Amino acid sequence: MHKVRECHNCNDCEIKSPLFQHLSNEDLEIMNRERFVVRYQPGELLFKQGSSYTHVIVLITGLLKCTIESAARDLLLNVAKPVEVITGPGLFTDLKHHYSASALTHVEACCIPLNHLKEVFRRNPAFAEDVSREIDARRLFSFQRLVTLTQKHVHGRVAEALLYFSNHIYESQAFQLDISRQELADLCSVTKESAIRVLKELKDEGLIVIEGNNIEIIDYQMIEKISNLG
Amino acid sequence: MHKVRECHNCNDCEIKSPLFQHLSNEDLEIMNRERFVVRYQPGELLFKQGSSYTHVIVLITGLLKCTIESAARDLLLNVAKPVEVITGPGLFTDLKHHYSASALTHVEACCIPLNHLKEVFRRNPAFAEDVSREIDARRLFSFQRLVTLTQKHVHGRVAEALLYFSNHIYESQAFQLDISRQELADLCSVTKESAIRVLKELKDEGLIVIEGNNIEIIDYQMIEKISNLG
DNA sequence: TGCTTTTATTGATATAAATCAATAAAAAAA
DNA sequence: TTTTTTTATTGATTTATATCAATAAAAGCA
Repeated sequence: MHKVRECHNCNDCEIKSPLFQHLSNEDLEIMNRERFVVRYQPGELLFKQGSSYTHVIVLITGLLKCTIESAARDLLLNVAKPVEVITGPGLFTDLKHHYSASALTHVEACCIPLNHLKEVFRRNPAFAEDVSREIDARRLFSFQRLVTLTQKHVHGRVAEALLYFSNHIYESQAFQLDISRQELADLCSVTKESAIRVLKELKDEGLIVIEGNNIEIIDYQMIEKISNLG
Repeated sequence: MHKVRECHNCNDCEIKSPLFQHLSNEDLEIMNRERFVVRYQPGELLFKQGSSYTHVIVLITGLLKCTIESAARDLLLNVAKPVEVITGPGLFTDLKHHYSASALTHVEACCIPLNHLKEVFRRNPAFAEDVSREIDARRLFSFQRLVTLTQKHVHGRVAEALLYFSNHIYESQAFQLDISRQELADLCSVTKESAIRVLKELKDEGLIVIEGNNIEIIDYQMIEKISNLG
């Protein structure tokens, strides 16, 4: 069974996000007020696109997926892993979530009321700058997605997705995917059939090995090349 | 000829961006230090993707286009009009520009050194929050682009582009486009031939009137419907 | 355990949009 | 002005990817 973390005080927190690294004890005290931890089962929704943005979530354990939902089909924006502070758009504008987040695995999330985070934002300019840096970096990420999704062909997109999981999520050339084929397809903004076909081709060419959700990148250079050439 | 604005002091500035509305005289004094105005001819580059982010540009006069350049083809991210503070990604991260900006018309740009803007950011929490709001809103904009460009068909994208110009840039159902067909295509991430074909179809169906770069939206409802249904 | 439902895979076909190609119009230069 | 260059337009063709359809495998449930 999953071990429940003891998590009473932000000052003693061993898994503090880099974003909170430079906060004073007093700042952390503010963050700690009304903070709480929630555990989710795989598949469960942490927050839904369109709902009120009341807490900032820090992902402590597990993986979650962030999905922009639209009439036509879902777009899987990114996968988040610990320790990540989930700062979506809406945080400083309309206080609504603009994507949905749901658990891919068992997840522990630390929930900090937005007004406390903003209180620290106002009293600590260095933190304000860190938060801006965070938002800035995420905006940059969506720029990259924009280029990838508008300019690469299915092969390039799927190859890029494999590199994304290998480099950023699982940090290994062999990994067990926590998402379905459909979700992989949503990440690449293609149909699941197309995503599967590309996987099969990469497999047939000996560039990757697949068994169910276990994937190993064999020819990393080639996958990188396919990703880059689109 | 173009009248040159007298622009010596931010305190007296009549065309101040909402972003600077809540600054004290002292804050404005800081912004004003080493601030300068540059005029550009149509087609000229204000800054290039990959170059150093040294100044924040406030667009005072004219229109400019922001383009993400990539190996395959350009993606026209947005068109900016006065009075807009151009806050691209990189501002709080790597201090590089991540898109290129160039003048579509005659342009006057007010250039504020980044370190002065950041100085005010640090001393004035309300301004810091305003800046974050700005970045947040822009991130939201790129979310919308992401959805549009991945999910709408060419008809929907071109229709949306027409609404974009009508609602946000020219604020009229009739307008003279300051961009070429190729640039319109880059905005929609389609080929210019496809963009032209859609324009022709919309024209043939009597939904718009086109003569060269003069466009008038006749059946606004229908264009909106096409934009929404993709 | 077998039964049901969901997810994955593969093939055949359709289609949206790109590419290629040629001409026309407009803008810039001589 | 005429010439040259760039931009716009239209048609014919190709192609990448979606859609449709059918089966297989896996997962959840009785």
